[in-house]
Amino acid sequence: MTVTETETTGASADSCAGPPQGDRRPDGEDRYTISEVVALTGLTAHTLRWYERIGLMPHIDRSHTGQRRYSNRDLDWLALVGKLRLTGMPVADMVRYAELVRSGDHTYTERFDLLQRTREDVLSRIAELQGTLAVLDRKISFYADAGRALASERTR
Amino acid sequence: MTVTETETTGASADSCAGPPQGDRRPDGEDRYTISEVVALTGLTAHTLRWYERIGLMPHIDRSHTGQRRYSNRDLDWLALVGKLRLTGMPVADMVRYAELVRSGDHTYTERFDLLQRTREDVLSRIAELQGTLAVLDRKISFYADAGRALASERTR
DNA sequence: CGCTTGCCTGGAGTGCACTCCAGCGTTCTA
DNA sequence: TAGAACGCTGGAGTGCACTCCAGGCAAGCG
Repeated sequence: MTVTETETTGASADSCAGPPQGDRRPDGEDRYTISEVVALTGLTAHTLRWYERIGLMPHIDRSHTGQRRYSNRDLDWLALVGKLRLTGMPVADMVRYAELVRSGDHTYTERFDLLQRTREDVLSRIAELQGTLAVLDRKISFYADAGRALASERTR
Repeated sequence: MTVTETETTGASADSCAGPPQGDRRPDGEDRYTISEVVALTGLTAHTLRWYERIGLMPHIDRSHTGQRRYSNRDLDWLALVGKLRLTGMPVADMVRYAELVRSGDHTYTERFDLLQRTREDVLSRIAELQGTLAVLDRKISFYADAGRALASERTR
């Protein structure tokens, strides 16, 4: 038994990286040009090619003339990458994760650990941001008070 | 009437950027060397000097031989900068804020707006991170399930 | 057929936020 | 009082994540 396909076919973990994010074609007709992927993801064509060069993407299918044709599965992967990027995860770490996925089943625990660590990072970053929010709120209310004081000053 | 001093003396908005963060000396004896500030803030001496060069710090007091001597107020400012940095605010924007503080009372509304915008940014970044967390949790439970499946496979 | 548009490649360039260096003066400790 | 440790400056270098460039192929259109 293997469960690798469920990871790489987009039928499971990788496919749940967000809402359908519209304008996809059904599987089977999913051969997007690079500019379509630009429109769907918000990344630039440069960045998409660069992701491929550094090993952050699997090898992308090509047309008979050598142009890239992205699949729905590639879009799923890009959606996950986008999410991981939001966490501040370095690109090198995402490449590492991509390598693990490529290497097959025996990397499951390693992937699990990496995700778990990332999860912890996200939690602590959220906590940091909430601390910052508290500071901002204090300063904002300070300025609001100061503004009122100056306003009442002017009307006196 | 002016309220600027309350902003710049550290008696108010700037001073509430966090807990006392220990080992400070009382006001009056607050002439920290750069290495003391390194220990207190976690920044490097290089970074502290660089912050000063780019206008992110007010002019720092000097000893008779030209060495920097930081005050408690400077530490307060650095604490705020640290918090703003956590939000992902670009250094250039923090420099802008520093300039506003230096320019005096008439920049109050501008500072207020800047802080408010930053607050909104922080809120949406928190939301983003929570979305990412949801994705991570789904993937993590996928791997946990897969791990269990593989384990029961081995014992069968 | 020529023209525009889209895509390809390897490699160089950019912007940000530091980070380090050389060369020198000052301060502390044994 | 010698040596280590600390600090100073201007300017160069680093690492990351893109971003752009030059030069060229291929497809679609009037």
